[in-house]
Amino acid sequence: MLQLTQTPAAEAGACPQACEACSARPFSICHVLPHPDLRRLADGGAVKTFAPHTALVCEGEPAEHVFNITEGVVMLYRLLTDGRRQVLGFLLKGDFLGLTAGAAYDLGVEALTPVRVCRFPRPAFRRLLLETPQLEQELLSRASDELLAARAHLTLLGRKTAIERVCSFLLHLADRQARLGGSAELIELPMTRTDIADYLGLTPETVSRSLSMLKRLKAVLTVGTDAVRLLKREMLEDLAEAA
Amino acid sequence: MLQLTQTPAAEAGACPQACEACSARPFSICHVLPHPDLRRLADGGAVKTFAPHTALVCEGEPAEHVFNITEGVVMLYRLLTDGRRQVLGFLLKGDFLGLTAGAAYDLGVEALTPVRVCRFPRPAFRRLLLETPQLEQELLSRASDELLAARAHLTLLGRKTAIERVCSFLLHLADRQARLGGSAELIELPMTRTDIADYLGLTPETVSRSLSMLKRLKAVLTVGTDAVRLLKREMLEDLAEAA
DNA sequence: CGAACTATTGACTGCCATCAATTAGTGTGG
DNA sequence: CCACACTAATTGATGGCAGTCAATAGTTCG
Repeated sequence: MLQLTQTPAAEAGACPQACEACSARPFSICHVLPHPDLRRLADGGAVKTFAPHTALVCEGEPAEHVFNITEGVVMLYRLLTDGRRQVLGFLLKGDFLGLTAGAAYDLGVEALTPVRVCRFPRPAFRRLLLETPQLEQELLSRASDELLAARAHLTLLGRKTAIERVCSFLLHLADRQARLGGSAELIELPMTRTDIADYLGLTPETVSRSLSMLKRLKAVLTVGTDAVRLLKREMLEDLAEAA
Repeated sequence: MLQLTQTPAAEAGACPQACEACSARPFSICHVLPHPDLRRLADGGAVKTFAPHTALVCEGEPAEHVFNITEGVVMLYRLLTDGRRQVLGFLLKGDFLGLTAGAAYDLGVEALTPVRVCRFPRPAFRRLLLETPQLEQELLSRASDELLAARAHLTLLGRKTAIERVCSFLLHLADRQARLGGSAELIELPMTRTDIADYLGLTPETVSRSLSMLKRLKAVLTVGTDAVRLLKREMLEDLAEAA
């Protein structure tokens, strides 16, 4: 059904020499690894690329790999039987993907932009994990962060209004992009309105109406359809109502 | 404001000899520890009890302890500035509480029933964690599970209808109680309708109406106000619409 | 330049929230 | 033990925010 795009040249073992120069390294789990362990990790892995709208993994598939995003944006989602979709989050450069309790992926993962990842077979990663306490600590710390983010998202979905959700979303995205060295005012939106709606528990129409309202308030300015310029951060923060 | 109840007899060090007989042990993180490490853990900790409606920790307080629930039910929640509340989850016997990214608790925790916990100072727990890989693995595994549960909850809040939310909630609770050795049909509800509503992103009225509808369908039978007898599990599963 | 898709805007509907009244359950003191 | 007060739960009436349905505008790409 969904095809996996990959550069044939980027097969196993391409990572070690490139790791030092990797732009995602400072934001990735591998930054905790000293050189020998880094080499071991790299040897087990492979660089893969995915075109936009292709699946990194499908819900229900056996969980054979873990991923480190080194470039691009991916979307995590879950489907209900009747087709309703909940988008669980977006991963950016440096984010890790692979914590899963069971043997099968419990979510779908799709590339929104051209994506580059370091991909590792789960058994090899598991072995390295057992022998590398720093890596395990880093993972535990990231799991903590993810849990924190999930709780903020739960609060958003359970208790916030449409406009509050959209403002929270824009600010959250702005902060993450700024932390990666991007602009804190020009927010890139590589996802569609439908993706945003499924992330915020709304419809695309309501997302669009909320953005239009923010434009009317001169709080933001849309730049094409896939970027937003933040004009009045404070107004957004007020409209987002608390963390 | 909120008082902490504790048995004076149950101060530090009460745990080690009692650990072997602890009814929560098989469900707790400590079940992975061999005896010497168990003793070390126990020595650093203290048994505490909390009366219903008292706070184990308050949002914003410095995060000084981690907890293991050995008896009772506690509720996790987050508050918005204007008083809206999102209940994040309920912890039962054997559940661990303490994964937090920052220096302050990012959530409030309240006892719903008489609660007994093993409480450990965070620094001591952290030290033990660094020296006990099994414990760290167990925590990572639990963090994975929590993340999985959080994602299911996100899907519920973002995409399910009122009746679907209530059915999902009842089934989830039934399964957890059954796993702890309780009845799979008689579901205890130690929380109020308002607590349930704040967990499900609804109002107490809507929760009540949904339960009434399930009674009309003869899918459940309320037993007093704080228990529900499950009559037709399959009907609930259909109404809950997928996982 | 036209086809196909996505986003926006508008009109209307419906589910759940809100407001309100009644009932049930719980604890207390006479 | 029961009457009273208080709180929580249920049920009913109404309203509003966001969803649905529909039409238009804007983008992308062959």
